[in-house]
Amino acid sequence: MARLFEVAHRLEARVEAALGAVGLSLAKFGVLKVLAEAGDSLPLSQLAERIQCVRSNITQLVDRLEADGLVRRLDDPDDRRVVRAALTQAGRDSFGEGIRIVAAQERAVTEALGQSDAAALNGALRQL
Amino acid sequence: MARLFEVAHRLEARVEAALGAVGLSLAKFGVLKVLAEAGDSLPLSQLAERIQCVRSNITQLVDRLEADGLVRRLDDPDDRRVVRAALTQAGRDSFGEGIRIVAAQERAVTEALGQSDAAALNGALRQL
DNA sequence: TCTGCATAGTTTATCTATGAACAAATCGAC
DNA sequence: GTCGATTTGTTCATAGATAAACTATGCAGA
Repeated sequence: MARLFEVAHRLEARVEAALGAVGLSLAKFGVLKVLAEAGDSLPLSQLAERIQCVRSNITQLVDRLEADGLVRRLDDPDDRRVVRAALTQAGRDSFGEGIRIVAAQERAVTEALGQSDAAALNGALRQL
Repeated sequence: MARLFEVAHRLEARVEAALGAVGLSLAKFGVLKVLAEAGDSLPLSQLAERIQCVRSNITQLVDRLEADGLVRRLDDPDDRRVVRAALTQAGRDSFGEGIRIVAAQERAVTEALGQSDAAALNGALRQL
């Protein structure tokens, strides 16, 4: 388990560093990804649910993304409690760059592992 | 890779929650473990090195551990720049409880995996 | 309709982690 | 022996995450 944690942390740090080149972090990239895949604005609660974190985290993350100009907050016309997050054009562009970077890292890892180990890893992780 | 991160985070959260029962966190347990295994007090720099984090993180971690009464700071007689961290008796006791908890979590994971998957996981992780 | 409860988002406090800037102490080259 | 570079720990600012307390809004039942 120690090894699992250590490897995960090291890979996360690597992806984080790679994303840093375009001003993104893993957390920010995660939000952009959810919004891009939804293809539409989403209530902050749904963002929290899909990212699997508490709402107060999303508040701050969206604060920073809004400051970066990658996302903006919209009022929900149907429920005045709700705040929706929407990608800006800069956000869509940034996500495009991010996904290339992450894909490259993914390839590097799969390559380092070799097919059989990659499959084994995947299978084992599925049990957990 | 997404799966690896997700599983690692979930397991970490589980261990963290289990350790919470005795007032520990993974970070605090990590410090206690290094000190216990060293069998002696250690300079904060060495703590940082073994835990693989920056020194300012150790400063704060040791602040909190000292507040918890698990660790205390000692002056180094040979180098007045150095601050050493030493386990208190409460710290040794707490580490003992922690290690039982972590071992139980470890067993639960290995059991959930089965021998072959556990070995496969270990082998794959070793490549990374 | 009003009342009480649930939901949405924010604020605040805390923890973990990083990096930059800093003070004090040590060490090496001259 | 002194000066400059290095090392050690701390402080501060920031990012990311959680949990608790709070506000505003919506909704369901008496």
